[in-house]
Amino acid sequence: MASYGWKQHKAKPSNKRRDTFSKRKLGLFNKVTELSILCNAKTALIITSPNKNLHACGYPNHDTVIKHFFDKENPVINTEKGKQDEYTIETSRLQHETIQERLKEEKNNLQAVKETNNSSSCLPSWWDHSIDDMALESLKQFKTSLKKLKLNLDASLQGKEIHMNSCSSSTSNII
Amino acid sequence: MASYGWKQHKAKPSNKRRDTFSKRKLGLFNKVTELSILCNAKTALIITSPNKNLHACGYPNHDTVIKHFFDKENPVINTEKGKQDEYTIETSRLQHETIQERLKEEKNNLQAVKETNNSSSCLPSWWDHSIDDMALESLKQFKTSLKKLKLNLDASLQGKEIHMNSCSSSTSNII
DNA sequence: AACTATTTATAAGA
DNA sequence: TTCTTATAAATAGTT
Repeated sequence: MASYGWKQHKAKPSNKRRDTFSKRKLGLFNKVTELSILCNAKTALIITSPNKNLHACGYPNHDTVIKHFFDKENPVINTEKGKQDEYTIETSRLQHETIQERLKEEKNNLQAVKETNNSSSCLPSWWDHSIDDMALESLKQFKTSLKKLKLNLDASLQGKEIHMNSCSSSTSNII
Repeated sequence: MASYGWKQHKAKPSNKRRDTFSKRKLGLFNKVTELSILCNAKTALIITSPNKNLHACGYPNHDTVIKHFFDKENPVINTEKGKQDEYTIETSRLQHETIQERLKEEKNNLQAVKETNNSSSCLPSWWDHSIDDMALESLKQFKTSLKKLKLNLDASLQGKEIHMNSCSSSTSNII
């Protein structure tokens, strides 16, 4: 009972390839979802891992997209579900665009203030600069924290043999 | 004939979203292929663009992977084609690892030479340094140029309505 | 799992 | 469309 092989001594073979697989799979799932939201595209990604497990994700719904791939006369948009999905995607995309625009505005403000300070070297007004920096930074942090929240939620679903990143999930908001 | 609308004046509405779609689709296809080769995984990615066109890529073969998704009792590896694919993937992965290792060696050499030069400040031997830099740089450029070749080949296939990035294609070598 | 150094992807502009 | 470049994001290596 005490010498049945390496499995009793190393539970994890510390497989670099397996780590890479997990990290990249998560990254791909996120990128695929982003493409859907940003560009209003339907996507499905299937991955069979080295140990023969199946992983799938799709937006708005991987099954619908895969079936459509085999039945090209029946576009996803024509179903009732398809129309709901359209709406959900559009909403997410608008949210994203709104935040992008605010970020851009903040950057422009910051730039303008800096240039003003440079040209009229009287009244350095370091506090203006500082406040604008903070506004931009806090907005970025807001964006980053939302992204991390999404990543964490995605990660918590990884345990399932087949991971489905469907439209209705709260993990589907990029930002 | 001269005033049928904007289409005659602007052939391209300069759609930012469409540009983003193309760029990201290409990026995703490459990342999916990389995951397959690096981690010995089977993949399939389906994308329906906003204008309802189908795009698909997979490694070693998107159709096989998708069918396997529906018929989980018939793993791709058990077919003759599956075994060929196994071999192709393993070969690509080994090629990649070989080049990665050479790059690492070159970096270590360069680092060692730099440290030696720092500790014994006599005999600066700037030419040694220079030669090692060049070796590392040329290796990196080799890698980069191979990657660009792949990207170019992929891009030249984009015109097809359904883009299939299959195993037998010469565009499937990452590096 | 979290962190950082580095590489890679990509948005914007030409 | 392709190329360039500045910036943002992904990830390999490490703890």
